Amino acid sequence: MGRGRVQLKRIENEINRQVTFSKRRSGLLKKAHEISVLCDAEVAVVVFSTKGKLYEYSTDSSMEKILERYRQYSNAEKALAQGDPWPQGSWLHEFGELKSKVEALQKCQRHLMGEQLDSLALKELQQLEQRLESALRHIRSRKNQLLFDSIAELRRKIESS
Amino acid sequence: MGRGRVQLKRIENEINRQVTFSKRRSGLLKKAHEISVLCDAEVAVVVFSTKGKLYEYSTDSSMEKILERYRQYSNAEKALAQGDPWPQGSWLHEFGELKSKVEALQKCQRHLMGEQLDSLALKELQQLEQRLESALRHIRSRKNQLLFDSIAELRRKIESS
DNA sequence: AACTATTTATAAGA
DNA sequence: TTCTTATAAATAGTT
Repeated sequence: MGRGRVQLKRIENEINRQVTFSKRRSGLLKKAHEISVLCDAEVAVVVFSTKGKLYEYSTDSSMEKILERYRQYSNAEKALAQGDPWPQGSWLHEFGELKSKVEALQKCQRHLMGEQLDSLALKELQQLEQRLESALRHIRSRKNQLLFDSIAELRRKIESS
Repeated sequence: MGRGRVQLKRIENEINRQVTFSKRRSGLLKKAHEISVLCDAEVAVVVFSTKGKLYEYSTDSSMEKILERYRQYSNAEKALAQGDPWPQGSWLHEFGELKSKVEALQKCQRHLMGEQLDSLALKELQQLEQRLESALRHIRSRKNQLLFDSIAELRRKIESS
């Protein structure tokens, strides 16, 4: 739908990605509205941008109702057992949990980057090393695949020109 | 998008409506997938047909995660709108920032562990590889030091016995 | 934010 | 339902 074909993979250029996001987002929400009206269906769409901004559409603006229906439908078994996802008065608690989550993640990440190793025991270092070796293998494998892909694509372009 | 223009109102003929529903449903889910991949966004789509049948799409099949994220957002907005007893404007902002921070960290961490590499470009993979190589060097160096230390300590114990 | 050349989606027909 | 095809819509790249 445009001047060039588009491959189904992340758009690398950030500006382009953002522009495309904006265009396609409105397209998606429009289509959601259309099928909802034309076909008398209940539709809910939720989109979070990379940066975490929320966009949504819901038939008759009753997002909560639709999500509730979804929850009942999709896991009727589990739904009952679940407590309130957001106990009213405990924002502070939630906030605190998030903060410690961030800290734990940051610590783990530093280790993965080979920093702050003093606090680790030999055994932990060993595990870390193995994890990184495994990660490197995956990364190199993926890199190779990309390289092969781009070579193949170049070949196609050359042959078709 | 077809042989005739279409008015945005419920299709009265039931057969037509069902056919259109089927076509547009797959179109909608496809577009949801596309924007999700192309623009690196989190997308959830829920559709109930008139008859109550459920169709859905969600980025990485993590519908629950996305809906939970949505609930948190909308709850926060509601609470804020009700003038909840809390440092008003800044709280929502901080909470949102923390949330996206967690997500960013988790994403980065997955990359460091060699997971979900599909969204990375060649250049990014290259950088990642170098980071991990550097991390591995640090870790091995630290490991060696620990090993030498413990050997030295063992020697001391033996000699003093 | 507008403009188009193209690609996609899809309404109608088979 | 599925396929085909003419046409409407969406949108990628450009200005």
